Amino acid sequence: MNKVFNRTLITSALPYANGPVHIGHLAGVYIPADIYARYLRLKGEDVLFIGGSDEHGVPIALKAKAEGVMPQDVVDKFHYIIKKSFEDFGISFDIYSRTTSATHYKTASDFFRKLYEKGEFVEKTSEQYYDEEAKQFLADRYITGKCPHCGNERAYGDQCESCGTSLSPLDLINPKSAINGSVPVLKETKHWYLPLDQHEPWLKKWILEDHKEWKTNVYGQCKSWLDMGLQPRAVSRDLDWGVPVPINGAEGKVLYVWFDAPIGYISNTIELTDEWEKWWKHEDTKLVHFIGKDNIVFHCIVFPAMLKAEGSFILPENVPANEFLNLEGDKISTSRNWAVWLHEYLEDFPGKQDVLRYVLTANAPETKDNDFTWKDFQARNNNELVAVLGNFVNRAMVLTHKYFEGRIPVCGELTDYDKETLTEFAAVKSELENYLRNYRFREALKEAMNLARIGNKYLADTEPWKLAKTDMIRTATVLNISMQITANLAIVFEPFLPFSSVKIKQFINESNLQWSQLGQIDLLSSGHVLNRPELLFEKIEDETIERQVRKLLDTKKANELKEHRAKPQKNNVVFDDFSKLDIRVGKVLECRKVPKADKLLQFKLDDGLGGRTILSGIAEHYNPEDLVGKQVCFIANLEPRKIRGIESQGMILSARNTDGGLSVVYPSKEVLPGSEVV
RNA sequence: CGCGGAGUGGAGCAGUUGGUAGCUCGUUGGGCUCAUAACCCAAAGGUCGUAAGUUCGAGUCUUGCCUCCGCAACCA
Repeated sequence: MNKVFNRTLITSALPYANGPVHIGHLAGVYIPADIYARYLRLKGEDVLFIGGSDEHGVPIALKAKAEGVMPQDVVDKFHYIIKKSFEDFGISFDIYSRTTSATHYKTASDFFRKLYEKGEFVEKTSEQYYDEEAKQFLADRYITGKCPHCGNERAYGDQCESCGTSLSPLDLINPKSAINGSVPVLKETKHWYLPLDQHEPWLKKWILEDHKEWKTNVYGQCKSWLDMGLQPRAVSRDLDWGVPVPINGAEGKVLYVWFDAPIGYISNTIELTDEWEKWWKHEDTKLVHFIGKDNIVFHCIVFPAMLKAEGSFILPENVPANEFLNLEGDKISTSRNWAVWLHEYLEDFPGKQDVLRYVLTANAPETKDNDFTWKDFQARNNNELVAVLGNFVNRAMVLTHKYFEGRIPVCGELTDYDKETLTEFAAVKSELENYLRNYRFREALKEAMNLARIGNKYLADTEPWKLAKTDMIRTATVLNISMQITANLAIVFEPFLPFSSVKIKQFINESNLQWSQLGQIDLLSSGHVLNRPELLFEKIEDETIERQVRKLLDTKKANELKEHRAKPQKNNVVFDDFSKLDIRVGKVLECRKVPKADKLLQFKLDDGLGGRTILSGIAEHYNPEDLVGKQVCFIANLEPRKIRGIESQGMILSARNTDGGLSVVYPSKEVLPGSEVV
């Protein structure tokens, strides 16, 4: 089915406003979206490119609390930092707004109310913890307690950060309110759910049959979810930071952030234009969501289900999700400060936005996770941008100034070789457009660079510096063509390297160039006066790169030290409680990995009592064979428990380092198996 | 047998509907000198993770296995 589209609505994932943006955001979402938007605009198509900050949710509410400020203060700070970073890098949003805007509150409320009135939600009542002092329910991270798995006293209601288990608040032992430390009580609360299971049939057809052209990572993940069967999803939360649920009897409840955020795309469009319905409700609009792989399910299944339930909206035509970008071999992490922040990059590399745009596009994680390294950054700058693109533009400009006083010379009769070059040029153009249409920006950029390569080859083959000694007419033709190629480069690089494109246009003194003119050789008429060129790109020295690598390692180290703080002491216990524990020394007889479990090691211990089996979650920190023969301490009288079908009769003691590493505790002298630890 | 992605010359990647493996960078040799020692040409370098199967013919289809990355599970 070949639909005809008359306009394109491009959205890019809303960054969460609890921190600045880094190269991963740019490479995965915003650069591809921007290239696409710029390309379509250059072609003269009707395009809107929508962005904004996602500003609700528990993590922001808690961050505010930790810093003693209001949630609004937190999002204000990061919204403007993020917004400025995008502006600085030339991400050409038609609007960059936020989910705390008045428009958004109204839009999201209306959206909810419409679904509510249509009966698209299912109501469910469940028991949740309630803080009687603060008079509010405790969602997710507002509740802490002892992790039932690892005993960490400060596990959150949704996850224990110590052992990584995801939890439900009801799992916590001795739950406490994160607001005031009081003991919460269970109380009934009502929530609304979007019954995704009821949407499954049409989703299956729509994705699995009608959108086989989606990227394999996107299609595959959707298929996986659909095959597993969809579950109803709560759309509301007991929280005070967010869009209030707009119906009676829902005091203290807000829209769950996943429901709230994608509506932000709509709100921001409404904020931008009164004609927003044309963009969201007309079948001849092509809706494209640019996102990272963490967002695939929301944009391909959940949000479409919301739109369908509402009834009057169109569905996305494509969701070109990218994988993740790593940094120097490690996962990018905001909390570990393992990132290249955009605002910091610009301080260190002022004016070099396009270099980063180039590197991130050329190395974009389109089909799998990729790695950003500073060495690669340097190599691509020096060997590709400087040597190929910058150099060609400079050669053509300098030669024209040298032989023709900076005026476009007259183009004489074309030789076969000239024609061949121009044919090749046209072929690259159609390849390039094909890639752009199919969201393959990495390949498209490569083709664009090939145009500059064709230029360099043309100069090398025609040798105008030699011709100038004998044949000025031919020289004029060669340089005319070289300058036409330069003008073409200004067009073709506009989506990828907008800042450099503007510079080239300044050099050639011609700003009115459209995509449709790409491939023409009469962009600059003879006699047209050129400006003096500057260098488009400059070499980046080893020293500069080394400084970045050092900076990265330093901040990492500094952060680890800063984060190293001994946890507060637990409450005192009486000796009697301690003596209830039976801690002993045992010798490891056997040790092996538990199949299909990443973290589990299975031990056979000589405990002096005939031996016992214990499982321990330290497989990521030890080779099994290294532990055989070692003496270890273990709790002997812990209630046995089955894990992965194997009964574990006790617990082996390990020290936990701040980096999460585990170190098994040994006795300092060898003792007999079964010796008590007192 | 939990789900998905990926395994192609030193590095990073293309390989569309199956027909004797390409690109960029790097390396080596040569050429040129207009250009930011940049550019151009040539060469070396791959049994396309592995085993089997379908086929006249498979990197490309089927199946088993191995490795890596996410997610899920696992952490007494």
